[in-house]
Amino acid sequence: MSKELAKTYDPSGIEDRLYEKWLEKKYFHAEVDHSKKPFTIVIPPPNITGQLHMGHALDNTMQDILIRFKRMQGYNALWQPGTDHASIATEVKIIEKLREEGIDKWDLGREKFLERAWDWKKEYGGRIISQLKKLGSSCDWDRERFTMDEGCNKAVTEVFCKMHEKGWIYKGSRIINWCPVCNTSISDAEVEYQEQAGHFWHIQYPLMDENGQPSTTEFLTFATTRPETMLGDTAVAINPEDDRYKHLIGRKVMLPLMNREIPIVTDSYVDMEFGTGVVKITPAHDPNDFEVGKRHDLPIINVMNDDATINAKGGKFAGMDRYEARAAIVKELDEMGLLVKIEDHSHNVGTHDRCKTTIEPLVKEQWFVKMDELIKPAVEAVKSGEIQLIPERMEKTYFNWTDNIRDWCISRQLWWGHRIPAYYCDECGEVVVAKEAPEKCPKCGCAHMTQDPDTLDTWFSSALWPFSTLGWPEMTEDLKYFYPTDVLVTGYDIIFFWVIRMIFSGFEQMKEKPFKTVLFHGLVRDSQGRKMSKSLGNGIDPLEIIDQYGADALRLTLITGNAPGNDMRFYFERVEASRNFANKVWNASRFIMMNMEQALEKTGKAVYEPAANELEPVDKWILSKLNTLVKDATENMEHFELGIAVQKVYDFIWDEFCDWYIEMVKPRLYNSDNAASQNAALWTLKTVLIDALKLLHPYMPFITEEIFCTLQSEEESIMISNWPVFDESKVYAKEEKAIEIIKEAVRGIRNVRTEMNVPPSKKASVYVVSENQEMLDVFTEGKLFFESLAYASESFMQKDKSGIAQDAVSVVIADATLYIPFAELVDIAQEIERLQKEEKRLEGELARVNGMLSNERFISKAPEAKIAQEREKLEKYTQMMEQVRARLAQLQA
RNA sequence: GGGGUCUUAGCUCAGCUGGGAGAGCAUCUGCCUUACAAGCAGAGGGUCAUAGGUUCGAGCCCUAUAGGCCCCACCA
Repeated sequence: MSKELAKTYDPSGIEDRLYEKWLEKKYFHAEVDHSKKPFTIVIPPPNITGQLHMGHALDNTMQDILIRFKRMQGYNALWQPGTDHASIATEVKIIEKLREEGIDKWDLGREKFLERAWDWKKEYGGRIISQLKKLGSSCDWDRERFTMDEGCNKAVTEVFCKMHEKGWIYKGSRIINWCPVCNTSISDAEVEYQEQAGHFWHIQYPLMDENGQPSTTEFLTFATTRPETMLGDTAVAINPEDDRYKHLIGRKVMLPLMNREIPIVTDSYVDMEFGTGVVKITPAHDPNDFEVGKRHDLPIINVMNDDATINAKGGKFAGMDRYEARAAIVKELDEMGLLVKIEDHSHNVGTHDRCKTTIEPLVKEQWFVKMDELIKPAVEAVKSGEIQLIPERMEKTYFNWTDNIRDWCISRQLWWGHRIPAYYCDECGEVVVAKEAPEKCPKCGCAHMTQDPDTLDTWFSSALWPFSTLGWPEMTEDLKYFYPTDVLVTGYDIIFFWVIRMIFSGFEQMKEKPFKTVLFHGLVRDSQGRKMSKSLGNGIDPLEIIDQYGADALRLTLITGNAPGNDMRFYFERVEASRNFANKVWNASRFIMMNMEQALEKTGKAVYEPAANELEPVDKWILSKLNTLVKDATENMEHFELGIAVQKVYDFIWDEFCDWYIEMVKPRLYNSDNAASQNAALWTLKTVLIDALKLLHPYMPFITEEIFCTLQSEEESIMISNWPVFDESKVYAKEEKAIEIIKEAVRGIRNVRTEMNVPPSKKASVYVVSENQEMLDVFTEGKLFFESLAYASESFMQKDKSGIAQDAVSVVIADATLYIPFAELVDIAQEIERLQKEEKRLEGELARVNGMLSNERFISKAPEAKIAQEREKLEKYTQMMEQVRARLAQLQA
């Protein structure tokens, strides 16, 4: 304890040292222990390509707070960490790196490419983990997992085979979103719509006449944004109710450029109000047209290659890029007189969320997960409240998706990922889905089986994360004990990608929900409210903030003043405020420790627990306040209201504890004549500080640990100490009330002094006058600190005004009046003005309270406690009013 | 087109099931008072977007309007 503490808190050096200690002591590690209740969180696995950004910092701070809180409450707390292979993100990175070396992915070949990818993972995959440690995350690192480690691979294969057997994973030819640059299919969720300026080309196709020739007078006109797809048109469609075109039903039109006769079909998909009410149908290149095509059994003519150039089916346009072909086709149609007009038109275009390339809808063979049955328990669980979403409004978003669910395209034409466990016979084409590669074809017996080249969507493995990390498909002890997990903390932006998929996977594989609660947070934006992004260059690096201000300050900033699911803006000023708070805590602790040390030197006795009668009203007051704080903050945390909870702790420490209690107790500390009183103060300071530090620890783990370990030596770490518990026997209502009165008096006097421009150096005596003896006792008991806080040279408690100068300034507190004689300073006119203002204020209050209490319906309907409260106020204000008026009368006379 | 959400002090935001408008920052005033100037003591500043409604009572519930943001769908 003889440690010298610096005047300002400097987190550098402290944080790393403490984190090392925690690791060494294995505080983060959790083992199955049936004597304790488990509390489990699985981390949203960060991508191995990732660098810690503010979103991670927020997400992981929230999880760490919950885990540390529960650990201190005595739960067997497990925070299961790991990373995600992030198939496409990583593959893109590797390709980039290869390109720098002048190597092409395809030249390198699959095997060599994967070697490179694993090398890359080894080198950079752990970077994000070490960054999470900087933040203070208390993950059980002994259990770190990776979505492509042996266990996760096993889980993926298991699920794929099981679901395939059940018929819920199937291969089908369907229209999918194709990225011509990444050369892979992507799921609906990966498509991002962007408003783009484009054109509407109004085109007409000639109707076929009765001789089977294209008419030169009869045309069908329509508008399109993608004229190049006409090469694959296999029909034009009209609405069956459309009187304008009813007579054309059954006729055909000539598809220009391709010279193909195509039918006119009727379909209710066509909106009569929009455009001309005629739509060209290209089943191979438009999702809606694909559906129409299915209904009318239209041929599907794919006119494009995978790189979005026109293929041989596109006739003379073959080889052209989709945009070149567009221009060429429009030009030719114009020359043929079939282009009616061109309009400007802005519309939403689907792009790939990774590379921003415009998606090309293509019909391809892909693997799908059938969703209709799978989704049912996931819907039911949220509906029934078995799984709770916070904030609740996220349920609406959730159901919005589940109600419109479509089958999930899970195959990707990538190499980095889980390869699909399907094998094709080279000879007879037989398809085998199995955990192990079959040696020979079960149908024809040949030995030429080739595995499907595709890999699975990266979310397929993350969907299994809550149980695969605990050992599934093995029914391990860990799995039985820690599953289902308690909370999932994540951003609302991945509710569709991840949250829903974990829920239905949990129910399907484990027959049990993956977690009880989902706690959503919003995005961390820059100070102007923009998303932080690389391209804007407005990202703020959490690691730089940690270097400069400390992890504690960053954590506090991210948690305060923000409600679940809401976006927040990041301001340096706010980090500074948090840093200042850390410094405040530091200095309060330093003050307490200095005084403890001095007392030890003088008396040779360490601080000891005082007898009950040695505690003074102020001590009881702060203990009682602390007690209430424990109750409130704990309740808030149980309800995941982290921001509210920490705000209360912050206010308690800074306002009640530092600005009031410490100041109130100073005279006792400086006066060692009364050893018992001094000890009671020191003991209370220490006790309250320790509990406050505990309440603060989940939010600011480093500084609280550092102080805790310096302050006391009985326990080795705050993070494994016991969470404070509300104690009914330590509610001191009487003392709370008494101290509040003194606080009010002090504030009143300070107020008056400021208004009258009396400097603090100019002390004056204070007279407390009241006919109520209890009131006088309150001030008598608090005399010592009351005088010091009120800048009083001396104070007198008396029942009448004898001996008080006529021109003394007065302050009214309940049924007492305080008089402060400032002989030479008092300005009666000013004092009258002040009292009149007070009178007016009280008049307003009284009118309000009187109004309420004379309202019969209020009396009959309002809760008992509320009415009592109002009655009390009425009494208090009435008394104050009497005093103010009496004083006014006196002054005016 | 469907859904969500926001509008509270100069700025950024809290405000839990309806019961006397809050914080941080900024501004102004006075203080280097032996823990802290990254501090202390005070002050100013808000018809809680607008209009109705429910209620004894509305920032909070309902309806409509205006403006901002987000998600989903994608009308060719």
